[in-house]
Amino acid sequence: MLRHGILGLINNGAKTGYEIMTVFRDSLHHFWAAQTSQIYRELRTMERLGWITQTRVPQSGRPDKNVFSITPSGHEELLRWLRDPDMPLKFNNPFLMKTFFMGELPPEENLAFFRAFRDIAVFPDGGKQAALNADMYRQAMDHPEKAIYWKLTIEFGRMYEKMQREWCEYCIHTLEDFQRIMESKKEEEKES
Amino acid sequence: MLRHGILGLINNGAKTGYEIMTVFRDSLHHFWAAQTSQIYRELRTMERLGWITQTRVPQSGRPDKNVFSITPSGHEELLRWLRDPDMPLKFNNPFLMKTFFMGELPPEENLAFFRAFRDIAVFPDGGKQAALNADMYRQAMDHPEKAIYWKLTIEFGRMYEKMQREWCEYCIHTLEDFQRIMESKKEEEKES
DNA sequence: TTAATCATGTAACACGTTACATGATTGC
DNA sequence: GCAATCATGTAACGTGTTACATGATTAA
Repeated sequence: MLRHGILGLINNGAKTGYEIMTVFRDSLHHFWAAQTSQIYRELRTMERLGWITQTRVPQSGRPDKNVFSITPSGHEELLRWLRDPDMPLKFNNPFLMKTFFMGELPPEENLAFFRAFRDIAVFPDGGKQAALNADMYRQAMDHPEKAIYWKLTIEFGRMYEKMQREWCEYCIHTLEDFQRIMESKKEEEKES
Repeated sequence: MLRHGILGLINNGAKTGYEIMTVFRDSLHHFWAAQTSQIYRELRTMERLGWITQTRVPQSGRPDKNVFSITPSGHEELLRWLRDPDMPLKFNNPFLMKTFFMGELPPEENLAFFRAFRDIAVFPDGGKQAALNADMYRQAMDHPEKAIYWKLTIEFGRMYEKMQREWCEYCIHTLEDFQRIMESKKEEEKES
């Protein structure tokens, strides 16, 4: 998957490993994380597979650039992948894993947890501005037929964030109700 | 994370690797996938760490059971993990990765893709019934203070699924509009 | 009789994370 | 003078996936 993501970026114009890293960091961070170590490893593999070719560009006062370009066979592979209906839908969600076992802690502690989580934002501006770095933004201007899909992924991020906030509110209310019930039970015990 | 999930399950009662596998498959599948190969590996590690102990139970006509129980130090670790604010929030979403590069294909193909995705359901009953297997269900009866949190994770799954469907609808409308604009452009060109 | 369930795992590979290593240039 | 940016990566480890291997019992 990461492999094909990198291939897609190179398809939109030859790039160095460093440039690919910045696109992941600035424009795809809301649905995929990638470290340089992984990017350089995938680039090696893809070169071996013949999907991309490497051109060394000497620079003055800096290390040489390794610019990667897509090959015809790489472009074929990109289309094959896009058309492949096989789609892993699973996602391992560490937050839900914790939630599942929160019964071990008192509700007060868990309430604090949900309140903190509710206030976390992936899109600092509320998702109003496009989450694209300068280079991607320029590309979006030239290729609106591609940028449509980029906007769709940003919209997903925005909707996901909203849903997550709503879920947190729901959890907070559920736990507050639970606390109230427990308190009134205590009162009854006192009276009897 | 998987490690601590398994620890949490064993904390709710001693279990074999097989039983742990069934709980993941039947009750946690909407937020975490785990194969037996991984489960047995984690069990080894956790035994080495002293979080759990293993008891061999001979059976007639079947392989021996390896029943794992939590140790005091394992329970401490469970609480430490639950209280640890460090929370990886990232999720690598293969569906969004594909969406991002769909500009390479004609809108018709992508529309088919989104329509198929919209109709996929993780909760076959629409999420009305609790996604808990028999054993978990029994436990939920005895421990409502734990089951609250189990229900919260199921509610998340339900909300996520709804959001995903709504996003697909949004994508479908966006692409249909795009197609209409492209068609009227063609008409204009014909006329001039 | 065929599939599902109970019950154990291993081996190899693929993918992701963390930490380390180097070094000039540019802007505050 | 210091931090950030540009630019390259490696090593070790941790986690997840796929395929394989075995074999009795039970329900349709």
